Amino acid sequence: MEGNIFEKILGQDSLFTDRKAFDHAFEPSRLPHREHELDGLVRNLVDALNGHIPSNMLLYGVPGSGKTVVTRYVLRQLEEKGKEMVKPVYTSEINCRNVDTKYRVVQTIATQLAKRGDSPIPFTGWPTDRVLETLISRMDRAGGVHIIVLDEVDNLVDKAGDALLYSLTNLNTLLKNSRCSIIGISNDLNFTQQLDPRVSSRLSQEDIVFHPYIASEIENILVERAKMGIKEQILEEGVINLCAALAAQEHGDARRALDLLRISVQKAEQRAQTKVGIKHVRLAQSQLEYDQVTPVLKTLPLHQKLVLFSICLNEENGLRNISTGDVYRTYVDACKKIEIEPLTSRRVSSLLNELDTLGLIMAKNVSKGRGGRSKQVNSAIPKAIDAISLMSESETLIDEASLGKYRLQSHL
DNA sequence: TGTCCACTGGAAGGGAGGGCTT
DNA sequence: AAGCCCTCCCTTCCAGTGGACA
Repeated sequence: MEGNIFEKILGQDSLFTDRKAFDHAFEPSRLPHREHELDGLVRNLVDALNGHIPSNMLLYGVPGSGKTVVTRYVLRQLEEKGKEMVKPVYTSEINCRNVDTKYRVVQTIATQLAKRGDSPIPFTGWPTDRVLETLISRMDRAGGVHIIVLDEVDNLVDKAGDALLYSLTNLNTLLKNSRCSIIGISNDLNFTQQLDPRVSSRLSQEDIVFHPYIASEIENILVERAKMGIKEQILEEGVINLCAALAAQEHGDARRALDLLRISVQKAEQRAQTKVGIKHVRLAQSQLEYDQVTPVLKTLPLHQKLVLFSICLNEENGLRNISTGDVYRTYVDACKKIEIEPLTSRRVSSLLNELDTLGLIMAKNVSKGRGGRSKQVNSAIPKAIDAISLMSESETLIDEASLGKYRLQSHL
């Protein structure tokens, strides 16, 4: 054995010229097919440059429809232009998936506005009101217009309720020397229904809906990024096409399309091939599916796992479109085998709905006349994934043996 | 036309557990 | 430690329902 083990791979010619072009955080210089949405944001935010308060906004759209990237793009330009004006513009962006309590959101914004000599606000410990007061005084000290972006704001409301949004949309009545406007970004179109009507009317003074990209639009985006990020001439005919089509099926998610293309190229690279073909895209597709489903499956609560397990088991035995009753009976059996108390059918019916929302099963209500009304349930987990062993593998309460045994018996 | 099946899904309430105040 | 409140998960109860069939 000679040489360093990294050398072989390190020296290998990469098919990428710039991986960053496929990064989720990458900010392109052009945003094709989002002109309309961009325009909406610009028309509203231009008020900030005139020293007026822009309306609060809510941006809606499926994941990967460009909400965050468009907002960032507009805000960068706004800040730049703001430097030339008398009244400065400050922006802060918070991702509410990571920062998901009232305290932490306010603390984060206030910390961004800190100046040298300000005493730091602790991560925890202060009453939330005091943090809010600090934020207000810092905003006033800075003056101008503050734009606060709350990305994935539906997360925040799920976990912390609308108290924060109430305070934030109320800031302008407390600020003396500055103004503030809120931009909420949400994947969920019905998100405002969870809010207090007073909050929702103040927050969604102006709504912009980001429509999902259609396949041809995704194609354009991919072509552009491919030019930036990967070598010329290595993509075989139809690769971009397929990536775009697959992502368009997934509700027009451009991010997914970029992931697909990136992983396809990686797959080719790993195999030391110089061309990326359709088969690499297929590989990438199943890799993505696997990565998406596995963590969800593994972290499902016990009873939800058992319900899903019952569905998968029936399907393994060739039964599709099974009814709630069938699922429940299998589920009760499974519970007995591993000696735990089954939940009621009412509860299981709710669990089925939850699994449906998670996208792990497909359920639809059907009536079979005298046969009664029920749900038709099918697993939505890609066939390539062995859901049953994934579920038992991670479950300490049901040890693999008991599930395995049951599986064996039901096959006989 | 009415019946009736096998559920669905809303409403209300119990109780365990976590966090906060006293 | 005690008391309180809130949230989550779950149960119980039950009215409501789409459509095949008598």
